[in-house]
Amino acid sequence: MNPLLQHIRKFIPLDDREAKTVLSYFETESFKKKQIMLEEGHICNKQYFITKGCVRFYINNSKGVEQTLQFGIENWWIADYLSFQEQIPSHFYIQAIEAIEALSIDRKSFEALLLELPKLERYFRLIIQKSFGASQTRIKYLFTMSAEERYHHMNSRFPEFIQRVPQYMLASYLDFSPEFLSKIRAGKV
Amino acid sequence: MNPLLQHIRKFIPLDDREAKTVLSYFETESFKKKQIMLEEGHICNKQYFITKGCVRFYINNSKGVEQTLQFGIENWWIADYLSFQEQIPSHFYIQAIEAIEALSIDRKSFEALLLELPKLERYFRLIIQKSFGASQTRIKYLFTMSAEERYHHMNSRFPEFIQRVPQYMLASYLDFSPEFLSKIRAGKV
DNA sequence: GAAAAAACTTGAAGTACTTCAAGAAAAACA
DNA sequence: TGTTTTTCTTGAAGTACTTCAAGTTTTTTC
Repeated sequence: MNPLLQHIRKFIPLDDREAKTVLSYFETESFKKKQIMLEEGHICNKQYFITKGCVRFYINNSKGVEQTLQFGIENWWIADYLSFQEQIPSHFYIQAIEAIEALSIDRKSFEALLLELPKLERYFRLIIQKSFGASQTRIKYLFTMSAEERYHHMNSRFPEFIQRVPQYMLASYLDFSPEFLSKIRAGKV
Repeated sequence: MNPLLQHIRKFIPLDDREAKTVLSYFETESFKKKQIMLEEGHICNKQYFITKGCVRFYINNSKGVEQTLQFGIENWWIADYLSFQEQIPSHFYIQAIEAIEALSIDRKSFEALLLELPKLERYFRLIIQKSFGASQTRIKYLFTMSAEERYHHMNSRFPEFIQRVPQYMLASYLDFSPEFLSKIRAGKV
């Protein structure tokens, strides 16, 4: 079954006719490795549901260094919701770390879909609620753990990321320098 | 008009009968200054819409120091949504910084309300979407600004908080020590 | 399969903060 | 109003990281 439908059905029931309706609003898109999916200063026109590959959500700091705020893999939604919702320029970049396949929906289609199938409001509420919870937990970890603790914690809770993502991106996600990560790994801290 | 209804109507239309229905699900609660509204390890049973006063959402770190993750004032929702939704123990505290008046709704009533008035799913989706956006922006600032920059930024964007909140809570919200904030203010950095 | 590009490692020097301790000021309380 | 509690300030010493620069390894590309 389609992974998006599968995902939705974890949160709300959906009969076959509704399922068909849902899919009719989405398009399939591919992105090459390293391709930029959203650029700072642009409006986030689409929400993506990733069916294959790994992306990162990042910023370009004042020194021109890229810092990762979030990763996304299969069965995750990724978008700058604020920019998408309010149609205002985004502060963020989204980039394909691996070759990506995704289902995409633009603002107009999204509103039309919600109008036709209002029960999806609940699905999206629950999704975003989870993301918000994750974001708060992340801030908690940034506040309470040392750099080394954050690395080990990530390592034990999300080993799949450690494999899939370059170390320098991981370092920026954990909010320390790539050199320091290298030293942690070598046990030289 | 009731501040909650006013708030909801910024996002979705609501006729008088619906408005009455909404209010019938809520209770009015008061909390004294310093009273704990949610304790770590407990399930967050209620969502609060604050009509008067100021609260903080915080954790107790491994050294027993309290670190503020969020503030809330009039017309803000406050809850550990994850704990509320999944009925799992919270990692967070919520405490009244000033005397609080709030509208509260428990899990059961919340689900019943959404069942009776499904259009509210949209309202809550939009609310949480905004909170999530704010949380991401917050992480961005933590990553890109120095301690001093974060203070000045907060000072210029949210001067009302600087007035209402003890400095040591502000310092922990900005992720540095109260002593350091004192030095920033004195220009001794 | 060679060349180019990207990612990782290492050590030395520097710095933006933290921690501690003690006193002063402000706010709350009885 | 005086007393207690809470909050804020100050300086000195310490530290968890960063930055830089150069070399090495791994991955990608044609």
